[in-house]
Amino acid sequence: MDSLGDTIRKLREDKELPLRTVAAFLDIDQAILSKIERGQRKPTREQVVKLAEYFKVKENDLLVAWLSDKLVYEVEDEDMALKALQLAEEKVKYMAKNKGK
Amino acid sequence: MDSLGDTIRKLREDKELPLRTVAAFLDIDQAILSKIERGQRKPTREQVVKLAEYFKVKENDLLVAWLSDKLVYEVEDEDMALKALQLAEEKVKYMAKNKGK
DNA sequence: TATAAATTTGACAAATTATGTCAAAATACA
DNA sequence: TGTATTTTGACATAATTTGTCAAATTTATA
Repeated sequence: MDSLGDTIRKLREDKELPLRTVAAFLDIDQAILSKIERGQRKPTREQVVKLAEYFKVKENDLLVAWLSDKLVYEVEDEDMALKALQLAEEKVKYMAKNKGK
Repeated sequence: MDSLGDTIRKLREDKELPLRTVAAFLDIDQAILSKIERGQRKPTREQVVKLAEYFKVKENDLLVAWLSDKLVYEVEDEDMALKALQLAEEKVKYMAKNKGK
């Protein structure tokens, strides 16, 4: 089960690119990209979009991984994590069904 | 499908208490409690715990509602909301299974 | 080994978001 | 009406996020 950071690192290493290069494209210091890849920092939505473009992967796949990482971060060290996620799921489904109302 | 705000408002109105009173117990301005009840502000974890104590309801029930509200807030206006929630769920389950490793 | 490239670390700064106060406006109702 | 309650919005403060920078560490290779 890869985190988004793992995925990004693999994409970068497959192309044998240094942090410096990809970080320059994202317009951030390489230190941040290093931390992102190792899960010490969360990328912004914009950075994820840019990464998808850069590595030519589906934007949505990366965004789903990014969002789910944020959710996990939000519930971690809460023992009711699962219940909260499931309830949130119900709420989202409910809202989708009654969208706009 | 009640939000946490709805629940709190009902609890307060059942006891016919003004915002002022409950807000004083929480040690915040009544304006904030008003916004919390109507979903314009998110309460802090500590406030939720205090509310559970104040209204004599299960702390965990309120916390699950609070956490799930935060999750919904996090994914709202993302069309991959459901997918992200489901993936997050898998990750949490995976982490629980391999906890500590 | 040595030295150059790449990565990681941690202290700090800047920007953003969260949380709160306050007073005035709006609403409910005796 | 007048009084209590609630809501609104401008603003201040606190906390968190996002970033830079330089030094330390690790990795690769001449």
